Amino acid sequence: MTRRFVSAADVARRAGVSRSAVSRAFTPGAQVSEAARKRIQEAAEDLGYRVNRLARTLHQQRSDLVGVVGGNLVNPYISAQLEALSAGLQRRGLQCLLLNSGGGGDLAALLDYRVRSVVLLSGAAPDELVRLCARNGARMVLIGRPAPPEGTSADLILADSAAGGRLAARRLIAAGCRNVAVVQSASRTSAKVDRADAFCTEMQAAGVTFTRWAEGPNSYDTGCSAARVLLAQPGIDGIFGVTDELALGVLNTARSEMGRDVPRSLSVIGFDDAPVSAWASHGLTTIRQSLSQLTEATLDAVERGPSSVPRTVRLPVTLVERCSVSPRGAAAPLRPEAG
Amino acid sequence: MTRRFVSAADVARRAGVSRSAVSRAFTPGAQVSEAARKRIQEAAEDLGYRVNRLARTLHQQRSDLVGVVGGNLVNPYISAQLEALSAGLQRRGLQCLLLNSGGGGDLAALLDYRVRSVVLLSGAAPDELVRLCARNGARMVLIGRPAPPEGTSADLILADSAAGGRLAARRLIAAGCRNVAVVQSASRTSAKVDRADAFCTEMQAAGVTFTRWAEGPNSYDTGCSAARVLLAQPGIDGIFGVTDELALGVLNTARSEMGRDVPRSLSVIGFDDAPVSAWASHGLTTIRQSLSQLTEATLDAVERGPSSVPRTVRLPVTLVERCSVSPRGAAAPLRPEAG
DNA sequence: TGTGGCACTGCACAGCTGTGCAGTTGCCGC
DNA sequence: GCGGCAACTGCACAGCTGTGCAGTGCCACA
Repeated sequence: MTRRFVSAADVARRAGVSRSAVSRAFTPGAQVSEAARKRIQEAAEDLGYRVNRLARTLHQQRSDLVGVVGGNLVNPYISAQLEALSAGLQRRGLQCLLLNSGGGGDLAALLDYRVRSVVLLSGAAPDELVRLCARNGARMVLIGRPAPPEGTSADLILADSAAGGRLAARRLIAAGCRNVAVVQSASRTSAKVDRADAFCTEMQAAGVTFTRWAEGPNSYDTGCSAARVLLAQPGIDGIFGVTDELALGVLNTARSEMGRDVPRSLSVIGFDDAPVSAWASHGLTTIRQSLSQLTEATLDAVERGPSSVPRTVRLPVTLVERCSVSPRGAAAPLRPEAG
Repeated sequence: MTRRFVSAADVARRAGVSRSAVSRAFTPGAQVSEAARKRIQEAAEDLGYRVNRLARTLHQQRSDLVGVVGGNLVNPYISAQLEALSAGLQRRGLQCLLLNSGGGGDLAALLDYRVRSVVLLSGAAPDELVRLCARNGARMVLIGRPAPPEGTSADLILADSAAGGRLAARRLIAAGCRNVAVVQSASRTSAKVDRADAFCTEMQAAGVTFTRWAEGPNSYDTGCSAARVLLAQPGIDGIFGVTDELALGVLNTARSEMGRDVPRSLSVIGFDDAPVSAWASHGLTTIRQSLSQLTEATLDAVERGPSSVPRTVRLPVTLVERCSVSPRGAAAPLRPEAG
């Protein structure tokens, strides 16, 4: 015995008015007599009526639904982003239609619900989705991803990855590291690649030996595997994980499995400043991209909507000192450049 | 210049058929000639058409939207739940409308979208929401929460909290603890209260001294504060955090701030088995509620839908041994009961 | 009393889809 | 050639809302 949803017609019958009056009673600024409005609201309260946003959207051609795509929701930084974003959206009267890109579902399914924009927190933007959004006039908001291939318009929100990579490199150099590694995952997300590239460029300029590790998914376990291999033979004295999750895997494995004393015999630095990184058990020195700035920029983009001209926002990053990197100038100075 | 969404009429025009034919081409099992179907699908592909699920839902009185309410998405166990649930939903062709209960928004807003059911991952079920769901024939699925007050129907999915609390108690007793504490938050969620209650009952029966801590939100920081206070004077040799997040706060603070050697001079045990708890940096012994069983039961409830008779599922819990509790029988035996 | 203005109300349509029903077309058998 | 049948196809309506437009009743004013 499935009960149907209460409709405006039900309320109208009960309040003894026309259905239009009910609609007007729930539309701010519409013309209804005070008496009618009161009667209608009582009837609605009794019946448990709520305006059908599906029908309203259908009529108004303007949706309050925002599609949010995020894979790997367990990743501490992604989940922090989702927490802030979803709260911000509903504070503005928007709803968050979540799609887990790791679930194997079809991203384009979001468009079936006429979302006003699609926010991509992780994963690459498939060409198909980009095309569909363009066709249907839905705006895409890409966070930390490269611009879509064609001349398609999208709002871009980027942390300054290159600057972050350089910051990490300079910090390790200041710590006296002479043989470093950068750990990224096999995923070629442009933000992560940019971080690693800038790091390596800086290291090269300073004449420091470096190696790159790029295998497996972006996860804690990948960081663990990397540490096992990289630290098997001696030599490496500094590691940059392009993600806090990777860096934490490295850090913990180095300490508990590989017997390294961090930061005395090994410096580790991350990127993101996820909440867990601040826990006393880790104390990870890392590059912070401000979550609140990121969220604010995203919300702005969503609120401006599909009819506005798309913008690109580049957010600054900062170094957060904790205790996984040797103090500046504490170790032996760099070997002078050969030649 | 906002572009409108492509409608079935657009496709019909382009393919030279009626709008009904388009609808049928996208309805499995409907009657269309192969030639027409092909032409329609090509036109749809060209235009980037996708069926409007809002209108379809309006017509069919049957929604594919599932409301998911979760506060504190940063909590590692909650985010793991959300990850599994969202993936499972879309594998079944359902969509996940996320509402962050910490965002201050109106939970009832979910009903505006005619969700078929509302899943509550955290927070209490407000009476208002319960009433509205009942009125509108939407099913509620409560995870680890007490049954709603009135005779309202809801699917209940519960881990066996009491059994878990007893398990934790017996493990600490076996470790030789004589003076223990249970750390919960100020939130009186029934699941958490049940865990603590069962723990205390078991301790009382065994004649072990215990204290209860119940302040602040359910967070890592609350665990830290509790540890600072509880461990300030000597005596306590075992702590049960009713949530892994709390237990991890306790564990880390005990080790790094209070100079305790866990598990030698202090045993810590948690509840949930969140992913971070397994990290080498923590090695938290904990009570596991199987995430996959929980998710499976939730998905079943959602899929059965509002017209089925509601069920209550109680899931078993197990002890996961890691290294935050002394080995069994390792310490001094329990002081014999006085009298 | 007649008239204009005002506040309110209801009708009817648009927005997009799914589907029952009736109509059309083509084909086959006699 | 003609009836019958099957396969399609299109019309029209339902599902729920918001809103332009016309209509109603009332009051004030000349």
